[in-house]
Amino acid sequence: MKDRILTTADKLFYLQGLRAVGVDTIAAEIGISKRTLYNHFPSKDALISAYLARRFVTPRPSDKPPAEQILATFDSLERRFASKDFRGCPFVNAVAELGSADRSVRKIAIDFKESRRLWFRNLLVQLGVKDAEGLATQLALLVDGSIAQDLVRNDPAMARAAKQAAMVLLANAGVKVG
Amino acid sequence: MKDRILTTADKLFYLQGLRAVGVDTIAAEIGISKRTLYNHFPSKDALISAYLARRFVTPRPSDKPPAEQILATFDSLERRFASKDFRGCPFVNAVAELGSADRSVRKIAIDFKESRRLWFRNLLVQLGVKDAEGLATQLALLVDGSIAQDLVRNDPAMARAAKQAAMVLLANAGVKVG
DNA sequence: ATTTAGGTACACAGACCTGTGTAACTAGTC
DNA sequence: GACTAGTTACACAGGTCTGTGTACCTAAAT
Repeated sequence: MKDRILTTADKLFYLQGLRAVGVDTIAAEIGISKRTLYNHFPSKDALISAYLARRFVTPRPSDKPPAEQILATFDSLERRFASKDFRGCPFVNAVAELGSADRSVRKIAIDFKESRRLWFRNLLVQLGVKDAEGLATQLALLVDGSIAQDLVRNDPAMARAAKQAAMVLLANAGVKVG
Repeated sequence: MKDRILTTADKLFYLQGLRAVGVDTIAAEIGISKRTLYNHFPSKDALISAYLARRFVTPRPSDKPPAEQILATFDSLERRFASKDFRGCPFVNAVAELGSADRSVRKIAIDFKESRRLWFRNLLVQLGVKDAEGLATQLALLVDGSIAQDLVRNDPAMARAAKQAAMVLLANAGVKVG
């Protein structure tokens, strides 16, 4: 049940926004009573936090070459952009909507961004890149930039542009790219 | 009067979000009656549109060297990030909050992003860059990426990272950078 | 068969929201 | 002094929202 609630909340929160979706709407969509929802989550805020926590997924380890993994990130982004259900980064959207006042939401957003940056950094270290820290940040910038651009323009080409830029940055750091 | 309303609406909408701020709050902040506000703007939606339209500013022409102008963009970003009143890109935030359902908001957001991309492109053309279109898109990605990252992390260093990346991309396109 | 855990239906409080209606007030202008 | 344009105070309609209270129901486990 808890899972059904979260699944539906995810769909509605992500597609329509946190404030735009009421708990009534979520309950009605599942076909349960609002009371049941409140029996599983003490408040809407708690539901929002759980929604974001569930969105915090880390890429599973891969044994493909690091450079390939990095570039594949942008291919995966392009596929997600092509879906009509893509509506930007849920963490960025949540911070944009709730403001930095909401401490717990902001914390999870920061953690997520940092975890992705570290994922990049580890791969870059494996590649022997000198300034892995700095380059990881720059790659993260490209990811978030293409997401923001696609959110407003709805243009998957943004992911390709980011990938091109990433290839230049990698090559400049001495990484051989396909 | 209209201007005082817009100034206050700007401050509140931008800092707290579109849905988080009611017309009552705006009127109270100025010290006017809600009726007066509605005498100047037929609806809250109209006020939101006017707020965004007022945020649509284009950089004034400069006779500094194009490469300098491009890089100065990132310095200016860094200064804005350092302000505690910076809360991301108002257009991206509006789209994130209102969803793509709101056509007029989305249009102005697209127009703004495109105008900045074209500003980059023109400078790149002046520099004789071959793929000015593509590089302009990539620079725009860096700008929006650093804005999104700063929104959640509150770290002006994101602007510096974007500038570093921009310098690499420019150099790679044959532009001499300081 | 009784207990127990959970779900349902439904009303409701209390807050907030947008937008309107109305009558009175205050300036400045003819 | 009379007229006009803009403003104010304030109530209100009608809607939405979060969260709670309560009594009933259902089904599984003991």
